[in-house]
Amino acid sequence: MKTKIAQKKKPASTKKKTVEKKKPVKKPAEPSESKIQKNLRTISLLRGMKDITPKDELYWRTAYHKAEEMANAYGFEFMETPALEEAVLFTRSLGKDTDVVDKEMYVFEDRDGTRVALRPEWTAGAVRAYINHGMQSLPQPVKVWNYGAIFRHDRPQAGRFRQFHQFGCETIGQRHPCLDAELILVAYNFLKDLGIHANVNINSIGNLEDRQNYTIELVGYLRSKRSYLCENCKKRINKNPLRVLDCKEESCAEVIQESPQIIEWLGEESKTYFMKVLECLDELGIPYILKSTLVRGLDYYCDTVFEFFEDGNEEKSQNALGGGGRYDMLVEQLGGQPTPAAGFALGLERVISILRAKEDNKNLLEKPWSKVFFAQLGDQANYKALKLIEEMRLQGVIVRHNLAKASLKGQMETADKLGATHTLILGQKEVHDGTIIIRDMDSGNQEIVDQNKLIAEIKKTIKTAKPRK
RNA sequence: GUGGUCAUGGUAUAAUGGUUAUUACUUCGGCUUGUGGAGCCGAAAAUACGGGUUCAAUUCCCGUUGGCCACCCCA
Repeated sequence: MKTKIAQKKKPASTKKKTVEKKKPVKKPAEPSESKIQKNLRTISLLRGMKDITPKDELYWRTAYHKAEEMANAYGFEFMETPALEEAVLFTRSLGKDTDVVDKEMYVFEDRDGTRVALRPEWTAGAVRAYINHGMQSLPQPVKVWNYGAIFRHDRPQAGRFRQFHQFGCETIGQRHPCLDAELILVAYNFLKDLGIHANVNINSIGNLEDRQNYTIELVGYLRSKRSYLCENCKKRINKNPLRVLDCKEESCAEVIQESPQIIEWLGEESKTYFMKVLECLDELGIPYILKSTLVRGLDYYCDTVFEFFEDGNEEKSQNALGGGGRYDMLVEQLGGQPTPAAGFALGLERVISILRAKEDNKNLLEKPWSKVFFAQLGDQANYKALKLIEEMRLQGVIVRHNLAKASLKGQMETADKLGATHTLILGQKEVHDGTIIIRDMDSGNQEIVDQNKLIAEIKKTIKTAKPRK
């Protein structure tokens, strides 16, 4: 505080100002010198980034667990591709004019001058790996799942981050309605298992030719209604007309209602294919909503496209839990043999935010340790405790403890705060006698047992223990 | 990328153009001898950053950064 006054007297010289102008714009202002000297300058989270703290750990672990379980149940194998890839991988697969590539992708030159990008989605990397590792000579289809961080430099908002997590599955190598349905099934069941009832929106956008023909028709139609459209959509007519269909403006909505439907422009093959996909879903009993305006933001999709929403929350923004579709042209586009494929991805942050809002979290995993606390008193007991805790661990009993704390009182408090049902107490006397005290935290009853019988005894109490609080 | 809104200890809050910036929770230590849930005492811990106005700024003004929200886009 006092040093500030001294600093203020310095007027900023004009020379300094010109130097400052050349600096990159986005640098946070440096704190005053006194703070740096006192080591007070804190490093904060980068914009749009989030820590996953122990507080939320259970949600994340549960989600991961379910993802793994579900993917494995349908024969998907885990595959993780790097977070960093050559930038062209994404520009070539997602499409240059898509927002994801155009405005949101983290692209930079690394130290070798290579144009690299942080993955803005999983699919392109999976396809790249499929080609690189010659997976076309594996039994087809190759089914892989992935889970991890995805990066998009968008403006952060509710349910939107720059680093977020996606769980996805890819089925590469074959084209069959059942495969599309299976992907939807995996995602649907993953959500269902977490207690989330999802709505499935589905559509078909046909093959490239169908889409081109349809687009010509659509552009013609939109031009005729141009004056009714919002400013944004007027621009979109030329740049990305399919996206007009997604516009939520009221005036646009009316125009969209009357617009030609893409389904009617599908070729025979695409049409029957789509029908079969729907039949599969009917067969599986998955409810779906045919949504003729669903197009998706990435260029590589063809035929089946779908999105997942939480039931009843479709109108909110940032509400899509995930989506996917077929991408039959992508493998070839990335230099592989012509190979059909399909996949989906779900945004974990959005899934978890629903989970967190839920009252009944019976689906949540539990902490890996028991509700038993180990307290020790005195130097000898301190060392002995270390050993006993380790022995218990080897027998599958994990106890909480704080060996750095000397006072028994303090340790009891900790045990209480951690919600321990039982506390083991080892003092000087017990070390000599080869015994240990088991204290019931609710009743306060204590039992002295032989250390040799401790593990058997504690296993028994854990089984019968009732949760506290 | 556009717009709105906000910024005080780890969390949640109070206050003021002028001494040591309030309170609660949390954390840590203690309230004599080896025992938690109550109480009491104590400690650590904050005005985002930069500039301006002023004798004086945490307070007023501007900028930056960041959070939140909406648009956009999507997961």
